[in-house]
Order: sequence, then C-alpha cells, then structure tokens
Amino acid sequence: MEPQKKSYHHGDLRQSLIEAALELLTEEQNWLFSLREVARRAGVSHNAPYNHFVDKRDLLGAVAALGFERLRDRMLSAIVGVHRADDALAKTGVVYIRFGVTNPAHYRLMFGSSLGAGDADKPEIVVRAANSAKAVLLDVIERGVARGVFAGLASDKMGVEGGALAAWSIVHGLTMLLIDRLAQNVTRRSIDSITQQVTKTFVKGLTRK
Amino acid sequence: MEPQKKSYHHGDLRQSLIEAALELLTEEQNWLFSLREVARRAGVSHNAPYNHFVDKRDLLGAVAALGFERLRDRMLSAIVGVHRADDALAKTGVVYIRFGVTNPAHYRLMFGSSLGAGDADKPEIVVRAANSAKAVLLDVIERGVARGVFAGLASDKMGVEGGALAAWSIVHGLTMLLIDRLAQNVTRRSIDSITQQVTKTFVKGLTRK
DNA sequence: AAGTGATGTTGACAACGTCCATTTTATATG
DNA sequence: CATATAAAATGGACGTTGTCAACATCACTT
Repeated sequence: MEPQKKSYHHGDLRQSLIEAALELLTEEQNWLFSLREVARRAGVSHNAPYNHFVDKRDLLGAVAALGFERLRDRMLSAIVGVHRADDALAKTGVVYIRFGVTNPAHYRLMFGSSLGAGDADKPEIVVRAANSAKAVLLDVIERGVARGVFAGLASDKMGVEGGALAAWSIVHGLTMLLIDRLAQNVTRRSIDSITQQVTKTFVKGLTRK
Repeated sequence: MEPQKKSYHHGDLRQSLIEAALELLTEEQNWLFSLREVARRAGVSHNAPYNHFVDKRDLLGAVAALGFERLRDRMLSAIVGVHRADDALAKTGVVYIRFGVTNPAHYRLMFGSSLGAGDADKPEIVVRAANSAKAVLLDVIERGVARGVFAGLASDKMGVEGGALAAWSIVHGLTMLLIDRLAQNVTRRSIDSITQQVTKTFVKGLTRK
C-alpha cells in the first residue's frame, strides 16, 4: 500500500518495471516488447513481474495511468493564473497536443483500446487516472459556461458535456493525425502554429453564437 | 499481376486470407490473432500465407487497404447529386463517422500506426488506398473554396489543406472517442445525433468568416 | 530465535512468427 | 501428348513469447 517499499529484495520493483516499460515504449514506439524484456531491463527474472502485475496488460495499464497523471499536471500548470475561460481552454488544448506529439506511443497507449474498450473493460487504475485528467477540461468549460463566455453552449450539464466532447474531439483528432503522420503535407508548418490555429479557431467558434 | 487467379491449388488464397483476417479482426476487435489462425480459417497450412504476403504485417496492410476502398466508396455515394459543398462536407463527415463506429477495429487498423508511422513506413498499398480516400475530402473542400462557400478558408492550396486538416481532425477525433468509448457519458444521446451536431457545427464555423 | 508470507527464481508448456527443405500441381514448352 | 518449370502449398524446425507451478530466499512479526 505504501508508495515506497525500499527494503525488499529488489528495492521497488513495481516502480522499476513501470519505468523500464515506459523506456521500451518510448524507444520502440509500440508496446509489442516482451514482458520478459522488461524484466531483463529491471534486472530480474522473467517471472518476477508477476508478483506485481497480474499480466502484461496490467503493467501497461500502470504505464498508461502514469501518462494520464503527467498530462493532467501539465494541463493544470498551463492554466494557473489564467482567468479567462477561453484563454484557459486554448492553453489546455495546446499543452494537450504537445504532450501527445512529444510522447506519441505513450499517448496511443493511453487513448487507444489495447487495454480494453470502454471504462468497464479497462483496468480501474487507468479509468481513475483518465477521469482526473478529463476533469481539468470539464472544469474549464464549466467555468466558461457559468460566466457566459461560451455563447455557443447551453448552460446546463448537457451543454458542458457537449462542449467538452467537441473540444476533446478536435484536439484528440488533431493529435492523432499529427502522431500517426496522417497530416504529412501540412506538417511542414510548425506543429505549434497548426495547433494554435486550430485551437484558436475552435475556441472562437465556441465563444460566438 | 492479374486481379484474378482462380485456377491454382486453392482458388484465390490471397483473397481468402484477407477475408479470414477481416473476419477475425471483426470478431476479436483487435489484430492480435495469429497468422496461423488465419491460415486455419482459410483451410491451409500455417505456412501457405507466406506465398502471398511477406509477413503478418503485410496481410494486415491488405486488410487496411480494403477498408480505405470501402470508406472511399461510401463517401462517394453519399455525395452524388449533392451540389452544395457545405452539404457534401457534412454528409461525408456523417458517413465517415458511421463507417468508423460500425467497424471500430478495422478503422483503428487503418488509421493507427501499427502498420508503420508515416507514409514512408507503411506498406505502399495502404498509402495509395488512403490517399484515394483522402482525395474525396480534398475535392469537396476544394470545390467549396472555389465557389466561396467556405469563407473561413483562404482560397489557395494552403487554405484547402488547412481546412481539410481541421475537418479531418474533428471527424477523426470524434470517431476515435466514440470507438474507444472515451465519450461514454455523452454516448447516451444517439451517435447519429451527436455526429450530425458536431459536423453541422463545424461546417457552420467554416462557412462563416 | 522461529516462522510466515511476500518476493524472486527455475523449469516447463503450448503457441507464436518465420525460415528451410520438400512435395505437389497448373501451365507453358518441346 | 509428355515433360519441364516455377508457383503454390506442406511439414518440420528454431528461437521467443506469455503464463503456470514448484521451489528458494529474505524481511519482518511474534
């Protein structure tokens, strides 16, 4: 239960395995690496991971959860001190896309369906971490709706969720297109400028009726 | 070279393997099934596929290409006789999303990066099929820009590509969110109504300055 | 100081992707 | 029509994988 167990055989194998897996994920840009390779990296036998994770998918789930925590942190620090909700929304969008583009494989693992389709199917730790990240976005939109900044949205819960879905759609979609290099022609313009243009355009659309 | 070779040992094993793989893809909602299982379904030995595909990835590439052809066909038939470019854009969006939601695993295979990141990395057959599908979208936007329907876009090539990227972003993003059940809260409203709302909103945003 | 449960290791198994050598067969050539 | 040839399909093999079961080791409680 304690976050740190530093006195057993290995030290803190669970954390070491997560880090090794994240390293491999970053190096190979996919999660086809073997669980045995992760164990090798951590310097333990091929079966040691089974003392901390029920199977390979469980380990990958922990890696994905770590990603959601980092994403939430970046979004949060991007909007501290930003009072206008539309500015905050644009800033979370930029940070979000940058996270995805900087960590493509991690992002794909987090938002893909390899860990399960639907909340019921994925590891609970992933769902919790994902929700705490999503809450940041919902907060921003809710704030804007409450202050009447987003004239395009109804001011009830449905409006907030609809706005969040639309915002998330465009940001998630652009991230995936950039990550998977499906937008190659346009990628010559710097990614940041594309990002800013798309998010600004979208936010502008939201603020108008 | 010929599209049909119907008189050898099996008949047309290449096509049978593609169909078997697509079946498995649909059943299991992922492409972790074994190449040997595909061979079993087609009623041949575990090594027969290597006469038609260089490896498993190559077979999956053929399945993905088939998907792009189907997607293109659906988009094309959705816009025959539709003269207004904004209506055509909305219709392609709806059809596109419906294709993704109806064939989640196939869509993920087509647009994910398991076959390679970037055009240079993926099988040529996939890139060609994908481009012929993308051309439909580009055509619609180009037509609209030429007629001045999309006031929000510059009328040069950059404007067209930017518009296509934005349109694709929101449609691809919404599709992925729906597919991966990341938008569970909102999914209670029928997918079609969400789709129409999002695409209409986006098209409306494009048509205004 | 003993023992108990968590942690890590070793060995095993079936299944996998792919390579190789071999056999079968459809068609082209003599 | 018979035969050659190259494509198509087979069977066996190798190394690797995920996971299971049995065993060993160590930290900490009593």
